Amino acid sequence: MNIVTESDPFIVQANYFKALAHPIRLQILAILRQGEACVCHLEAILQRRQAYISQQLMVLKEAGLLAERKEGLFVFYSLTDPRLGTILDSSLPDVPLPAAPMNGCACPTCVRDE
Amino acid sequence: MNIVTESDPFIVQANYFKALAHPIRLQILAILRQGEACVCHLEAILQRRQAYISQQLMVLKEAGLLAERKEGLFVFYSLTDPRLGTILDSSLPDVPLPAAPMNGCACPTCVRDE
DNA sequence: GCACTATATTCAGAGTTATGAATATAGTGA
DNA sequence: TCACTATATTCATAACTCTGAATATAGTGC
Repeated sequence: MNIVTESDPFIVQANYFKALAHPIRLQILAILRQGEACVCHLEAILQRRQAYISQQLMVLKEAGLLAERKEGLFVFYSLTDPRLGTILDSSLPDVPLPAAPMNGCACPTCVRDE
Repeated sequence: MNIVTESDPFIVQANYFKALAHPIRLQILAILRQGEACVCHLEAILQRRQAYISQQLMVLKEAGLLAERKEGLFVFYSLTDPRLGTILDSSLPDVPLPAAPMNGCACPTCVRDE
């Protein structure tokens, strides 16, 4: 994505939307709206390789959308900006987003919930 | 931009943000938030060639963001979705967008205002 | 019909981004 | 220290997008 620090607010704003302009990243954000999640959790839900998930998380993090919290081997990601929810809701006029199917994973978050 | 009709809501949503992920298109939208404008008006403000403005307008139109109204040779564009204002405001945390400089043009809108 | 104007479309090259494979890093427990 | 696990980064290439030049379309008035 290569988002360079820019002073033109239109470029800043465009970069923000670039980060949002990807189905997988939107799915990640939809999951994180329900609470923080570790990479392996996202991996299990989205059925993608870990490296791919990690790449997309980096894009979101560089855009300033994510905060991370380390706990041992795990890194939990969460949303930083409460206004993102408004943006995501307003951008999908009618169709509600499907609930993310949880296929089970071994991360502390999921084990705790079982 | 090649936005294909999709049933996956995440792809639909990503395409929506793709349309917004461009500085010139954001400038066009910022201008149109103040009211409808013809192509030549946008051309004068943004100091770009007409073909380029027209291309970007097509992208926004295909994304469903713009309505058009023909009046003789002129085509006036306006925003369709009132929620777009919310999205644009929420996506730029602190910096206010600069007012578009109006350098004068000969379109009916501008001539009328003088 | 013609000339003129406002807008739209096509096309090609440069530049950017997405994707997956491979590899690297870093934390944990023994 | 080593082996293991969770996550991050690098790299190459295919795919896509941007941009500008040229050209096309369509409305107006004569």
